[in-house]
Amino acid sequence: MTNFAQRLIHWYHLNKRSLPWRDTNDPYCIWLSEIILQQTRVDQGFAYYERFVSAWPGVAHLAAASEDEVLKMWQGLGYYSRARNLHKAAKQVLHDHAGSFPDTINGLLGLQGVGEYTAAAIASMAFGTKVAVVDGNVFRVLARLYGIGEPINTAQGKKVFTELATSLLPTSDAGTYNQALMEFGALHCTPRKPQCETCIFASSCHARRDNTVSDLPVKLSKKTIRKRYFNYLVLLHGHGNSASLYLNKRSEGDIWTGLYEFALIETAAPVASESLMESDRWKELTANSEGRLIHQSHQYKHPLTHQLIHARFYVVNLQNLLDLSGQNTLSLIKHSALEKYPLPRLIDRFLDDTNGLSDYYQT
DNA sequence: AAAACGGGGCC
DNA sequence: GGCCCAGTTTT
Repeated sequence: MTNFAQRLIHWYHLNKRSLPWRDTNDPYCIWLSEIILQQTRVDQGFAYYERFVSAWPGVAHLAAASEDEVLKMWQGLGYYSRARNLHKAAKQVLHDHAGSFPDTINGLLGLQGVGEYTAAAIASMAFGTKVAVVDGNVFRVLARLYGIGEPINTAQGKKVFTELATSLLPTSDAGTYNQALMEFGALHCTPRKPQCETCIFASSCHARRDNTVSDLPVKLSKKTIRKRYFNYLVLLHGHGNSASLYLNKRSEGDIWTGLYEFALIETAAPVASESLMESDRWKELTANSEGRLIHQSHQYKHPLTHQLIHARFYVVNLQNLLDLSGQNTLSLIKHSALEKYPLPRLIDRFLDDTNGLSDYYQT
């Protein structure tokens, strides 16, 4: 046994939490716990596990339940596809595997909701297969101990950490090693405020030596999609074939993405027509207009900023063309396209232009 | 490779 | 408001 695994398992026996799905070889219990604990803390999933086992002590019981019953039991846990997959997998075990869980990685991977991690977990903990699990805890602990800056959410990163975890595997009792490594990450080498002072690996931890504990593991930040709600006012004037848009300038620091990205009014959430029309700004602008107000909504993803733009157009007839362009930060935009295309082509044209205005884009 | 899928805890 | 949690599936 490697020195690392030996010391880790020693720590585990001293510090592990007593959990009902531990110290059992029953693949049903282990599988159930693993599905429940996907992206879920033990504190949150514990009660659900107990209720599931109580209601359905074995895979055959679970398979015999209805999907609605399973979903009901899952209520409040989140990621509800897990519940549907759980139920489907139970039926797979019953019908495709004669009621016994498959005991190979590939067999387990064939079950709905069982991916790389869960297959390795069940294989090692229920069947003693020598295979390493790689979950969020493993990424974190190994990244810190070995000072690995490889991003964990890339194919290359997963490969690096899987190979390292595999190389540290003891010759026997991989299941205990896997649980020990995860428990160490969950209790000691935590995401925030890890207990480095009392760590059994303090003297050899690269991150501690390099003062990079809080920087590891590295995770490529995913593009967060900001949703924005732009409300445009389209003013028709003359005798119906020309139109103008009144727009506000963007505030300083806002991403400037082109002429059409200026909304008349931006709101934090979708607003009902009524409440928008009751705003002071709205009344001010539409004071001399008449005609029925109509609106049309569109949604598009900005190609460069990845913002999700919800655009809503309000159209009113304007009796007398107001010169509002000098007021406050308001601008009157008269684009050739707007004069050229009467409604409803106007709005379609507007959106075509919006998505094709790459020449204007800056960041 | 990236996005979608949830609810809860923590800073 | 962002990040994280015993990830998997779909696009």
